[in-house]
Amino acid sequence: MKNTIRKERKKEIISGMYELSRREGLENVSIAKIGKHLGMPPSLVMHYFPNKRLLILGLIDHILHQYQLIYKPIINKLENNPRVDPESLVDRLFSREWNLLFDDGVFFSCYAFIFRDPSIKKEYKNLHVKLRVTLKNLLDKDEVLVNGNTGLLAEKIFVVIEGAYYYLSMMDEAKEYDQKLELFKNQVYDLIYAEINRIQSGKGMYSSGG
Amino acid sequence: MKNTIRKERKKEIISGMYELSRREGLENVSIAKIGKHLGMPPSLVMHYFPNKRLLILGLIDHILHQYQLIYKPIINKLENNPRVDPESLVDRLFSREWNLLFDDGVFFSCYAFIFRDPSIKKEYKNLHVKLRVTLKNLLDKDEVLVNGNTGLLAEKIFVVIEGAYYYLSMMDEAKEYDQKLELFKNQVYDLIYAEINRIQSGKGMYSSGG
DNA sequence: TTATTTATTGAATATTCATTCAATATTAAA
DNA sequence: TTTAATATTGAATGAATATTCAATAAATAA
Repeated sequence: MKNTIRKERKKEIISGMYELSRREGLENVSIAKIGKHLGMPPSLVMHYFPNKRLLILGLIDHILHQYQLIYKPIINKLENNPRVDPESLVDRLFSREWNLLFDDGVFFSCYAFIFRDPSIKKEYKNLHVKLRVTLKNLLDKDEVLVNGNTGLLAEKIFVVIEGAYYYLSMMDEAKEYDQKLELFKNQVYDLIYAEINRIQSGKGMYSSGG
Repeated sequence: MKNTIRKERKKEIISGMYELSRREGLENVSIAKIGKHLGMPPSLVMHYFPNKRLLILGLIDHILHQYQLIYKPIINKLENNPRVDPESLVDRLFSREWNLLFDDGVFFSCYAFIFRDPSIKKEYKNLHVKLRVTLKNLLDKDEVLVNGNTGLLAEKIFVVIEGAYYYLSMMDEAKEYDQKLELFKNQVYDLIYAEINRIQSGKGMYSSGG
């Protein structure tokens, strides 16, 4: 199959580009460097990605796919449980074991493109919406939570996760990192318990909007 | 004063660089382009910023300064009030009128540098910590909240603001944007009311850690 | 005023950039 | 096997890149 070669080469090129971006930063990656890294002439790189924009779009697809994979094992494990334990859910959502698999620098370099490229913006948005839907479905497996507004709860949880992801990236000291991480975990616990509370008492005691 | 010329020129160069980054993206800005944009030879640009790294560091200083200015009017207004009204506080923290003054694309392009440059990481962190301290001081002006853990509360509020900032940047439709914005505002209200509640009832009903 | 420092210019550097092209090798279809 | 399509190579392109340098102009200090 001629198509197999094509697909594999494209994958190889994007992977190489990703590795280079990780090491030297996306802004320092060139077609020539990618070729050199993979032992192929730059003209072959351009045979599969006729211009640099397509190369970047390919990288973003790759990044977003990887980003999604981060949550895959978390989701799989939780899906097999008949009931969702809030603690283990939050633990898993915040477990950043993926750090080894995923480079935040490349991710945010690509993220910056959303502000000047509408199609990239849409791609990013779709992924983030998708993750929220997945979380909502997980929450709906809980016999109590299913009676509440799990869509809203998922939004609230993710905004904390993403804000934490952003802020924690600035931490150097492990101690401080862990301390803040704990704090944000508690913040998510509170969201879940508040929703459970709201459901069980029929009406919320806070201004929990909906 | 010889120093005035130097300072003004440096400022002019960074401003020009910022304008270009806004229009074409940071990755497409070069020393030659900056010079052309400002009507000066590239050698003059390099006279003040002997290499490109210094130019980028200058830009980041500028960005972070601007970022801080966003909160300046908000803080000023609130500081003059003897008491902090939670609603107007949250309204102001989420008011993104600054969008005209500040370019998110450049901000995140620069943010991506924290993952490969420790000194940039530190700069970013200092700013974010500073903003939290400022918010804590504002919260401490409230006669009820001052008896609570305002430092913790400030952290929790900012993680929502920053997560919202990240997520809302992906929204295109005004309606959806407003809807989500409302949601995140409520989330912050709830944090404030929960803390007030916790203080007034002596002990929290949730697992509000501290 | 003279001497010295700084600001500014414009030309020049080697290097890297994305991209093109023609030639050849390999694979799949007829 | 012949034909057609694709994969791969290597050389070449001009434009853009960061940076250097020597010369001049302007401002400051003596």
